[in-house]
Amino acid sequence: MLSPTAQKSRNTQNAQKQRTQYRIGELAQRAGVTARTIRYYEELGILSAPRRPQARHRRYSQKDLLHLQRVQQLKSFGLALGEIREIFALSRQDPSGEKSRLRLLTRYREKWREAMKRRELVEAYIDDLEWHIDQLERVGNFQACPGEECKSCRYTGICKFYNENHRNEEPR
Amino acid sequence: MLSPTAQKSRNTQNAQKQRTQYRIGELAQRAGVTARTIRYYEELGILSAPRRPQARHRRYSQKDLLHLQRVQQLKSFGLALGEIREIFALSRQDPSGEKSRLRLLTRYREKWREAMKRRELVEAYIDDLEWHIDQLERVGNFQACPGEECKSCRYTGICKFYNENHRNEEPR
DNA sequence: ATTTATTTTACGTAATACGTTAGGTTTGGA
DNA sequence: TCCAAACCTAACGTATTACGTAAAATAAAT
Repeated sequence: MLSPTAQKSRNTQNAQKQRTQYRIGELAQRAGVTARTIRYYEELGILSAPRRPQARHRRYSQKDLLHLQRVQQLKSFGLALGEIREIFALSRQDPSGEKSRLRLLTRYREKWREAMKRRELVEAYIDDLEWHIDQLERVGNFQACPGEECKSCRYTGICKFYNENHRNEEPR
Repeated sequence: MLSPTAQKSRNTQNAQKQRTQYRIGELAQRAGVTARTIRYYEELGILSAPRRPQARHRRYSQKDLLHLQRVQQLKSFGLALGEIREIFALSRQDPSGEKSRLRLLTRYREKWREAMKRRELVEAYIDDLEWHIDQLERVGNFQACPGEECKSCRYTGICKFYNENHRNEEPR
């Protein structure tokens, strides 16, 4: 959704130079970020700022928009901005793209391992939660938990201990 | 693993009063937390501080240790300290335990839903990552990504756009 | 007597990707 | 030429919770 001003500005420029040039606000709008974000990326060395000699304001091309979208794509895959910067730096350093490809592969594989770990953890967590929910639904008196029902508790550590020491004690 | 000091102290007290009393340091050690944590819980209203009239230092019973362990158990299930405090407050308010039981059930079910959501997200993420890893392993030239290989890309948005606009452009 | 433990108070920290001023300058259209 | 909107830099703020850490004094144990 373009503001009337931005729309007008773009049309005028298209007519003038037949070359799409964005100011930071419009670039931000098109990419779905804020101007602050773009300046921040520039500060980090992720995006360059092509300045026109006579202009003091940043001008961006279609290509810049694509690079920004590429950043967002990489971000959506869980890469931190520092890692993205690293990838781009390797691209500049090695124009064949091989270095950045390999680094990105490494990163993706790291993320994959981490994600697999997270999945395992969340699955174990879900199992535990389901067991405890089931217990809580069954138990008649929560103060008795741990209590008689907990003799079959899989968490023998604390429950068993509690049960042995606190049977028939007054609730605190 | 108890320090010799703590061990000796405990023995002495056992001999003296035949009743287990912990000072904050020993309680912390037994629960696997720091003294700071215990004072913090007291500050939040999660643990009470039974002060002896003549003593200026906190003394804890076996029961306090169990309560602390109960806190850790609830924490391990993803309850925030504020939620734990709420559960304990309900226990005090309603000695039958029913209120706290129901509240805890509610919390657990919330956590369950959130965890299910997280599992879905992480699984989708893993799928995407695997697809991209596969692509990156196949592609010969990373600069060409997006490129010819991407005609079958499931991410038609950015890749297609990039491909159409940047074929045969010089790398930046 | 000496050392170790504990006390209260209060600020610090993590960790990253921006948000939000403040005070001034540039741009583009009329 | 003039004005309003957009842009500029610099720099501090922020969200989040569960503590960490330091200081300076007091209490307890040996």
